Amino acid sequence: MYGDVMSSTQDRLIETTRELLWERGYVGTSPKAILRRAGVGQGSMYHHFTGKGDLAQAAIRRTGEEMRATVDRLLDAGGPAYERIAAYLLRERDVLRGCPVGRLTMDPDVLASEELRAPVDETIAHVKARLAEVLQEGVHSGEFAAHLVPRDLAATIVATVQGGYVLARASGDTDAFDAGVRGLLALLARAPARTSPAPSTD
Amino acid sequence: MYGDVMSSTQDRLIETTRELLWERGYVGTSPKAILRRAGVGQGSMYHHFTGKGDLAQAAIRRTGEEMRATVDRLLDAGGPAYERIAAYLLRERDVLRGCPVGRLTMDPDVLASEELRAPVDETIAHVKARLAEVLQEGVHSGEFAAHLVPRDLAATIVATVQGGYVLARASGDTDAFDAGVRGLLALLARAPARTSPAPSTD
DNA sequence: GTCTATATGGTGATAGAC
DNA sequence: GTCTATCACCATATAGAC
Repeated sequence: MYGDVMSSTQDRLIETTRELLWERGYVGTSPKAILRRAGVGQGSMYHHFTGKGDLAQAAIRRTGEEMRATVDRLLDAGGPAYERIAAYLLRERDVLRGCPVGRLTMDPDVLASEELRAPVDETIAHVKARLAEVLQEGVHSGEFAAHLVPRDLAATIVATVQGGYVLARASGDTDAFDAGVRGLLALLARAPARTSPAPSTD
Repeated sequence: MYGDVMSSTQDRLIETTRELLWERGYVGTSPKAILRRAGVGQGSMYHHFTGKGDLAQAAIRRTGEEMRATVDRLLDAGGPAYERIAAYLLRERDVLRGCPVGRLTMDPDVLASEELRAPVDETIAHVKARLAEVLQEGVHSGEFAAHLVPRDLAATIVATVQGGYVLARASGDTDAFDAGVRGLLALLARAPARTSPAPSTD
């Protein structure tokens, strides 16, 4: 996507910033901390980027791209809609570290900046939209009840994941996340159409 | 709870800190910002509290107490379990401001401090436990299917709320929160026992 | 491209006057 | 109890040498 135009120093700065944004958020991450961990001087940063915000934007964009790719890979797999949703919910996660994208929504300076918020918004919107597609397929095939609203349910699924991080981090125990996912999957498993599949309209 | 031992200056400091923690989190809130907004000098703060962490702890405790009281009030109301769960999910919220308790779980310095994390953990645990009680009553009365696990479902419900804040703040639109709640309520409405209520074991 | 100065203002706390 | 003065250090950025 960037071709070969990016220097390795530039790349190091972005990767280090991604780490620190994940660990400490935007407000909690100083340029000095980034430079120290990246082993790079101050001049390099201000050569490649206009400042902290610009560097953070590059980092957030890259994190968002990676997450969208991961979600697409999981949801593009074949099989029943329920299985693909379950694969999304049950995928391996560093639960106690939280979501590297979602956590940024709690950062006041991220929300105050259109440039920083946009990639966060786009990433979450993408995940919701892809889940809604899968759910729509499931409704259409009769796997899920016809009255369920895919867009609403997609929001519920993403929210359960994002909120699961909150529960796990509050208690310091990943099981709080897992419990939320189990509860949701139990509800989804009971949500099939109770009659035969809806007739195809293709 | 505090009797009359708290001075009005002390109280002002706590209230102002609660506001700022809600808006900007712990890392993003400086003593100076608190003092400026409270209209209080630095000496007062260090007279009543040992420092930023101590003041924040008092603020977080108070916010947690308030939230537990609100949840108890909603869940102690009579009526079917589903209605009480719905009341919790649909209660008025300042959605775009996020959850004053949950947001603290994304703050690295809060998680790093046992004193600061404890009231957050206790509050969220309380909400989960109370929801689990209501769900258990619903299962027992046959309102919900017997195979549903109240503790798991309680985690799902709290997670949907906490994650709903994330979705709403990412998009800048409260409807993302509402969509998640609608999706969850639709699933819960379809989760009754399919046979007659479980026989009472009282 | 990368480095080291340097600058301005904020952070979190202490000291001591009133 | 509350205030102001002061402190050492950090945050973010600019300037300019190499």
